[in-house]
Amino acid sequence: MINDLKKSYGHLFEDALLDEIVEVGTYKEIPEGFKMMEIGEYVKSMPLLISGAIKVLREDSEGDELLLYYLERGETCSLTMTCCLGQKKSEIRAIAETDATLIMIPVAKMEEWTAKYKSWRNFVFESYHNRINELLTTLDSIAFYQMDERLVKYLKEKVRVNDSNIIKSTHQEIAYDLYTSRVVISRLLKKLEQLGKIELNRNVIKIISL
Amino acid sequence: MINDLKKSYGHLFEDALLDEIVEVGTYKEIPEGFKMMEIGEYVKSMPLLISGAIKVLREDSEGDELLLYYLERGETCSLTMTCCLGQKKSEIRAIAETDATLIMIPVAKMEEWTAKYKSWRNFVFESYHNRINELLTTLDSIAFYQMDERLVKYLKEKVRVNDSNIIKSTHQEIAYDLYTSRVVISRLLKKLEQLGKIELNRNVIKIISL
DNA sequence: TAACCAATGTAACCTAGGTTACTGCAAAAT
DNA sequence: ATTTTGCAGTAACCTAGGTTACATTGGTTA
Repeated sequence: MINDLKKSYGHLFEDALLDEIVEVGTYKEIPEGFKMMEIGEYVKSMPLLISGAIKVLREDSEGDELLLYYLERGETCSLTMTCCLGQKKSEIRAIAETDATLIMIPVAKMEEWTAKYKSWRNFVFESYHNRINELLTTLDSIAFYQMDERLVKYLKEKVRVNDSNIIKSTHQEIAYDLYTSRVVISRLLKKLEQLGKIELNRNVIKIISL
Repeated sequence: MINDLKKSYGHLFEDALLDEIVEVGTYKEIPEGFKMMEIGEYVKSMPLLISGAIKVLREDSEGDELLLYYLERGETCSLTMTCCLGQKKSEIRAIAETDATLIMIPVAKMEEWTAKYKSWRNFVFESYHNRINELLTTLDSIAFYQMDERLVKYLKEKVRVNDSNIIKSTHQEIAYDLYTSRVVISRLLKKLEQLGKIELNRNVIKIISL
């Protein structure tokens, strides 16, 4: 655990803090598809992501979803942070996009470290900054871009996060993430295929060049 | 200044912190329409809002705007906070919606107080939480609601923020805030008038009941 | 008063993308 | 081998809302 931790966070945290994290944190491995957080739930500890990726979703009144962003190595969920500290309910759902490993930190320590370690404060503020910027980027996509552009962005992001140009998703799954219908996604994917940018097969999309 | 400060923040901050704020903060009065922050600018101090309201906007690549949310008494701009601390450029534009008064805090103190005062830490985290929730609400509006519903929400919010059921805006101004065209807004407002929910006059909308 | 200008009303039109319905297929289950 | 099930392709259709164009109206300025 200590090695994984140093690889992802060693450059961010001072040694004393790293020691404390090893002491009070619990190491967890979670499988792809595992639901880590649900809307309306209270959260009692905060995750530091060591490997893998977590997708963060928002839900409408009908239960349909919209992908907000992915969390990756070296990141944490700022939304969780405030939930912990303020005893608030979660506003989002979080699901493991890939197998992932992480370290869970109990709430009490977070508050303590914020007073004690400058590097922790920087990390926390930096996280907020990054999360807010991700939210703004997502908002830009939805407000300013059309579906064909949003789809291309989505595919690029998926390639990056999964580190593979083979995307194993159904059209329906993509439609959920982009908050639209399957037919629309099939239509737009077909166009991309005709342009030679992707190849379509059952359950699989191969990205050629976007 | 000390009285205004206590009225808005007295219940949040311990006395020692209030004293420090009075000591290092500078009191400012700004007129309606004043641009407080521009996209791409660096920020060197953080505002605590005493009275009035600030509108926070996002811009697309063409320069067209979208209203994100309003800041009100007792609030601060979390986006500014991270900009200050991380020496980052602003991602948003902020404009005084009404005449406003505020206290500006130099960056250096913010970092110091985060270590020193628990009440300041709580305030900062609470601010982030509120801002993120506002962003999520805005995102919901855009992703999940149609323009007629967004317009009604907008009018309600405007009534609340300006504390008046007379809205002094042109249709064009509303269209800018909602990132749509003037014709669409005129169309929808006319429908609301026909339903007896509002009254339309040049430059003025009177809200009856929404 | 006449000329002007910004705000609004409205019609006609267009397009992205949401909806419904049905097809063919591949893979899994029996 | 046959049935079942889920995925993808596609056509036909519909609607919200964006676009263009022009008329009207009220306030402002010459």
